[in-house]
Amino acid sequence: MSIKDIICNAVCATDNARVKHTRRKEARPGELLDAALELFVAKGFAATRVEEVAAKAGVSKGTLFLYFKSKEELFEAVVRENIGNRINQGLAEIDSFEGSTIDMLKFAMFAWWERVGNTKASGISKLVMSEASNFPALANFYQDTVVKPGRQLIRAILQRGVDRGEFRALNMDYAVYSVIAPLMFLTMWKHSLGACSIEAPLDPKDYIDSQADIIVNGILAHSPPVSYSNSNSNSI
Amino acid sequence: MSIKDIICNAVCATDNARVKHTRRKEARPGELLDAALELFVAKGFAATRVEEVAAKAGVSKGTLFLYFKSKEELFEAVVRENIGNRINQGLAEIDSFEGSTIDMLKFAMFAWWERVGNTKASGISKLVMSEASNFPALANFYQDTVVKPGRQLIRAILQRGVDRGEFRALNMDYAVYSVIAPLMFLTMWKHSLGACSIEAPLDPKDYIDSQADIIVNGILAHSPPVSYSNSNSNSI
DNA sequence: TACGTTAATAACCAATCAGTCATTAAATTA
DNA sequence: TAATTTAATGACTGATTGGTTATTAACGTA
Repeated sequence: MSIKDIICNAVCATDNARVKHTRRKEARPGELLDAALELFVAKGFAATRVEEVAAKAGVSKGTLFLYFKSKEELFEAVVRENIGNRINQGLAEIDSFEGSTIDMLKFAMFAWWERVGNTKASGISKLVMSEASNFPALANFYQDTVVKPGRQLIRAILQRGVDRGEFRALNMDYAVYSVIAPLMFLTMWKHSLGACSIEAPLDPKDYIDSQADIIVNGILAHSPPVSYSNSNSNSI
Repeated sequence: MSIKDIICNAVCATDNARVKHTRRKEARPGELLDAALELFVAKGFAATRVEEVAAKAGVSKGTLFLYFKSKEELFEAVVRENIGNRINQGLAEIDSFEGSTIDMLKFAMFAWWERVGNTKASGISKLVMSEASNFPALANFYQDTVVKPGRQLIRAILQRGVDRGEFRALNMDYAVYSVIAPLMFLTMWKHSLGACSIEAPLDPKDYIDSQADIIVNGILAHSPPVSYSNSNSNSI
């Protein structure tokens, strides 16, 4: 399949035979960013052609450069546009949360799915991880605005559980990843192998439910102390 | 920095000013595969130039095409070469394992780190996930030879624990990911954000230790039954 | 309706890069 | 040492692509 075909497909796939030369200054940047997000996530930065992005957004290549002065700037805009501020929002919510920390943790995980994992922005994680070494500055920006606050949010929840005696003592620096890793894995999966697999896809709700259940039981206060195994006992 | 500089750096970074025109027919393919693995993992398929790969391996571009007939074939060879057969090896080991399933699970996780996560082959996961939609055939090959057997291995371990009464009843289709997700996340992290981050890196041993500890406690037989929360009790 | 502004286009350009091939020279053999 | 073989090279090419610009035409206004 040639590049011409690809672009033609993109054009055809785009909506309802839009008339050429329509002037829609306000809508263009957003449409270009949406098209770019989808293509960058699916194919990677280097492998997606700016002409494809333009075609998918229903404009010519020249128009794209009217709104973004280079492909790199488009990439940065895509990331910055889709990062949002959902984590700080989450941090605000935990102060006012009433119920048990178990419920809180589960709520946070499902809320993440609804607000991030299940949105088009979810591809950003895969995108940034894939391109991190090609865009170190952007990777650091992502670290500062998403990773660190995210870890902080999870840590705050776990700490609340420990403080209230619901959870056992934990090495917070690592325990946070028991929550983060399964969620990140889910998005990575969804945007890579999961997208081109024939087998039954992961059901996100069931997946999160299972993960949350095991994590919660793994950190409850009544669980045995940390250095549990290493013995060779079969005497459970 | 121009492409010339990049290639020069690669050349300089390569070992000890090797003499040109040395004939080493047997060693070339392996050296090219190693160079390609490293560059593909770090920069992605489309962004790495075959000339860089050749330079890193200490040969000219023409030589590379003497051993691999296209860039795509080189990519496929890189993946196939580094997939290995460690999982089937693991499956054989579990039959002869003596101790508790807790020990077994922890052993499997640490063994994975020693045999895969901590080797150069660990980048393959990131590579395949990043490029899956550009190489669907290879993605399916990876699914069949790595993902499925890997899941099977974890499932067999968990099932052993359930059968022996050590673990509680689990939805196996999802529980396996409590083991897989943290390990996959660790490799992804190591090869992306973790590689260009200033902050203290994750210590793999401590990380796996923490994950294993929480998982094991989360699935022990004495843990409370599955539908535990959803109540609004603070009465833990 | 005529005019001016500017969003949008498409032809164009220069640079890049995967892949080729004629040439070079290291090893092997006679 | 001379001849033969073939691993290795590097200059070259055609196609691709990021980015530019002269031209076109949609829209607002008088």
